[in-house]
Amino acid sequence: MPVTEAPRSARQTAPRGGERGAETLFVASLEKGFRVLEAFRNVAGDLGLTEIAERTGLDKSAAQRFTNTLQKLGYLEKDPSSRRYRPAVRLLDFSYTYLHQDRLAETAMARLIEASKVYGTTVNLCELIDTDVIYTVRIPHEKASFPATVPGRRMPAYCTSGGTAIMAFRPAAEAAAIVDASDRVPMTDDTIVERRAVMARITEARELGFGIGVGQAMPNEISIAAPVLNARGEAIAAVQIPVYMPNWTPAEARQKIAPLAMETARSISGILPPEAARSA
Amino acid sequence: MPVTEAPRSARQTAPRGGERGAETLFVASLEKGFRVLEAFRNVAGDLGLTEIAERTGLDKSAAQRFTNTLQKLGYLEKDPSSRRYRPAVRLLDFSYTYLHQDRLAETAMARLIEASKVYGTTVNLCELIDTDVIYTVRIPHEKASFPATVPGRRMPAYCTSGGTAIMAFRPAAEAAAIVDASDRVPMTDDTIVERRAVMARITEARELGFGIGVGQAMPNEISIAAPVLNARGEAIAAVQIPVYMPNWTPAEARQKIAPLAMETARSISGILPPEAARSA
DNA sequence: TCGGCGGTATTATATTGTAATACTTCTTGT
DNA sequence: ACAAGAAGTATTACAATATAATACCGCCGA
Repeated sequence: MPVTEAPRSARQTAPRGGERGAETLFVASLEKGFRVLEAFRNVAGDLGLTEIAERTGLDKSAAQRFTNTLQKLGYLEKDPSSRRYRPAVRLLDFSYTYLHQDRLAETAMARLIEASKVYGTTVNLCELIDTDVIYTVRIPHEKASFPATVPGRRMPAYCTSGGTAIMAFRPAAEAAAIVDASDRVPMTDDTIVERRAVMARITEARELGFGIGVGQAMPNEISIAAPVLNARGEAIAAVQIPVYMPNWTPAEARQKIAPLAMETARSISGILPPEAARSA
Repeated sequence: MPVTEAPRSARQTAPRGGERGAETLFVASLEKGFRVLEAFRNVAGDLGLTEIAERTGLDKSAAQRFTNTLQKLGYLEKDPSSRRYRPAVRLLDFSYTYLHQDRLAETAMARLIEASKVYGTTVNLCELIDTDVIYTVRIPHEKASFPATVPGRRMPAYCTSGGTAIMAFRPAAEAAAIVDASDRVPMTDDTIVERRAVMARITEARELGFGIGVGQAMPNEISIAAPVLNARGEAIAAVQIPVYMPNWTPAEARQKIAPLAMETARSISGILPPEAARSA
């Protein structure tokens, strides 16, 4: 995402603010700083200054300034010999900042751990963000691919059981909007991307009470997820449990894993307030 | 830490830069934005604008601008009725940004999972940051206090087995410096804070090959940690395993948990490059 | 040895962030 | 129920700060 070409407003030295409401309350520098951090999200190795500039759409000077600031603040680390940058441990502070105050994660934690012991499986909690699900709490048991074990990992909602389960228990219009807004590039050979088919999976999840995907996000993976509901009956998260073929068959998973996911999700549900703030 | 009173350089309209090197390359606005985020780190509930201003040392206007920007970017959530702010899920993106590129976490993950199965215990990986250890990878098995299960959690290095284990395998001067720089307020009734005693525990860890703390950071907790070493034999992290009394006794833990922690740590050691960049 | 690429440092300029202030909306105590 | 005050929101004039152009330096490969 090249981000909107900074409009760089027209009139010279003209006191802005008359135009529209509070545009003055937005600190553009802050956004640029975060753009630099985001540039590292889906990157294998370190990044040089030039690469950072390319990926963020900032010019070399800006990349220099923000990169330098981020390093001084301890969020980026600089290899003195290669002069390249990489994310620093300090970024994990934000993980704590979010999670320690999250009532959902707090109440879920014990239940998820219990659930993971039943069949010795991984158990995850995920929430919806834009068109993705983001895994917030992970209780890993088998090592799947490494990135798949990392908290904060995002996956497209439309092709994951977690996303399907959550969308199934949201207003239909919202679910449709998410699917439409999704960039539906197949993750595996079997990923279902066609709109009608995706919507059908959501409907199915609503009827079953859980979502299931076989090889949808990752080959050989059977993923099952059940929605966590608030007091109004709207999904605010999902308990997701992946198992792997050939150790498990889809039939076994439906029979054993689905009830476990649903029971776990149910035990977490309803404790939360009606609906967390939807920011403007 | 109230952060250094923004010096706000003297001379009016004086072109700065002549003074010293690259002060121009530091974007102060970015730091302020992060200050706002940091204000939420050790906070129970939501924060109002005024509270944010107080905690960050920014004035009301600044708090307004940064808070607003952060909300627009999706890192803060605003409760429309109370008008108070809270951290948003999106913060977990940084967790992924850091971890997915961390070779240490990657190689450790499988070993930690295995280790957690041996006695059905929690197993953590932690790294040193300033005077703290920060837990980077957590494989939870029993629910201890919730915050203690959250990745990104920090604890003072001087009174944790992880910190002790790491400092034991660092240059002595560095260890001493960390202990001296630590704000040694007791975490439990039994926390050892006296300099000589703390240093003795570090020496002991060097001799034993592992660090151990009984009720040091939390009552009833026995914490054992073994250092992960790089090719030079310097500690870069620790494998930490907590068990709880009365299920476990210190003697049992030394006999069973310590070898497990050491073996796990050893299996991860040496894979990493000599020393990750020490930023200037 | 040279060429060029990537990173670093410097500085004039005006755009952008700033902070003072007025306005509005909630909260609280009587 | 009302008033007083606290907390949040909006507006604007000002200049300090971020900007970006450019020059410099050092490294790598040819």
